[in-house]
Amino acid sequence: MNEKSISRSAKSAVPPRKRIMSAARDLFYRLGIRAVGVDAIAEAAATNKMTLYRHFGSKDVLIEAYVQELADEADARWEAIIAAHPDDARAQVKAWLDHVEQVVNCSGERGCALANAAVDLRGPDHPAVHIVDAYKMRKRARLIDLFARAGYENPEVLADEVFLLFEGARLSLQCYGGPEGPGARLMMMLRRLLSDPSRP
Amino acid sequence: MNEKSISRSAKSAVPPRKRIMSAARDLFYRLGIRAVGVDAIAEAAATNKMTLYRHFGSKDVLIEAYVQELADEADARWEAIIAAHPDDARAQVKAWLDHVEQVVNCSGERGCALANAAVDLRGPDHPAVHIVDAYKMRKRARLIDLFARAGYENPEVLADEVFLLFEGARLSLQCYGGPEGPGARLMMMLRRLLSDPSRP
DNA sequence: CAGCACTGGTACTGATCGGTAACATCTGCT
DNA sequence: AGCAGATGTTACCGATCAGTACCAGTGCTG
Repeated sequence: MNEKSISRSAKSAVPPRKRIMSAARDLFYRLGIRAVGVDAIAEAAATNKMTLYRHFGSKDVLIEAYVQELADEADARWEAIIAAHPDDARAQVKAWLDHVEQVVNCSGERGCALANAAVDLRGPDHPAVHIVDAYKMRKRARLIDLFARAGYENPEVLADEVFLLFEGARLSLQCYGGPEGPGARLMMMLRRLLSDPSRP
Repeated sequence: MNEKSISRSAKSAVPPRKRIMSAARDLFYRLGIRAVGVDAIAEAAATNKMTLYRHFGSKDVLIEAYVQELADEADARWEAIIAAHPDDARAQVKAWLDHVEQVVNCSGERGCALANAAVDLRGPDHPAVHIVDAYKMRKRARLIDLFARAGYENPEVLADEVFLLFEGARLSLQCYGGPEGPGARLMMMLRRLLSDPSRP
């Protein structure tokens, strides 16, 4: 019965499609999408190229699924943050700031995986780029909406400022790793910008 | 005498090394470093692969020279801005803002070529990445120095804020092309931040 | 003229990569 | 047991890419 899960080595506890996607996420993010071949992904997923191609018709399809999964997860994280504090926009802002702090302080940060994917794929206009662009636009629109509900003046301008600071920080953290550098000051800037709903 | 320059078709007016570097700059920026092969560069430079390899021992050397040239040019542009207004830090700030506006409004913007190169090459730690990192650190240090000389309070914090906004804008302009979107508001934010040397 | 340095062109190697075919194996289900 | 579907394994194809060998043309200089 449940022997099936144990007879096979631990890898089979999770189906191959998930293993492939997991391996692709790791390798794509660490080494870049173009730099990783399908053989490497299959090997890292403890499977082979054929199984990969049976689940994803081509590398482009896999790339698209990878980008889509990242965007979906980011959307879900946002929804969770919002849902955790219903009808309390100020608390939602605070929770989002905590989430940002967690992201920025995460070691091994190599920037936004979606942004990196867009850079990797924008040359030969890959369909996955549209997913990234659409996600970034959703993100900005959600910030505007959140800041408007929280009662800030000029929510559009504020959202753009926060958005650019965040994007710039994730990009710059790749050069300035440590607590020195502009990225580390991001939280201070964001908290100052969002400290009071009424600002000039 | 000068017949040599005319006998050859117009391409020979500029030596092959310059043509190769020029072609590499265009293709690397538009399509990505990894996505462009040396054959394509040689063809775009109206020469062949052999001449390319006689001037640059390998593609990695060419990449390094490409990144170095970008960094050198950016350094030179900064020096020119500073030198154009000697002993007048406020005017230097204003001139730099004009330069930023010019960069941001330039069509066909595909983000900072150095940042894109770093994303492309950071996977397999390419020596050129260090050039990018060093340049970004110089850039931040120069902003701090400029703002300190201009009499702003907290020049480090201000420089980091300006730096992140600028980097984020160049990254985001790839998704939000037009005058809508966060990138377009960059100049407004920067001018507000730098409007008065004495700010909270 | 002779020699030399630089350039262009062609063709090649060896490796890698995306993708496929054919066959063997294993699993779950009846 | 026995079947069907999913998975693993191996070998292969065609294309591309970085890098090289070899030869031919050109212009300069002694």
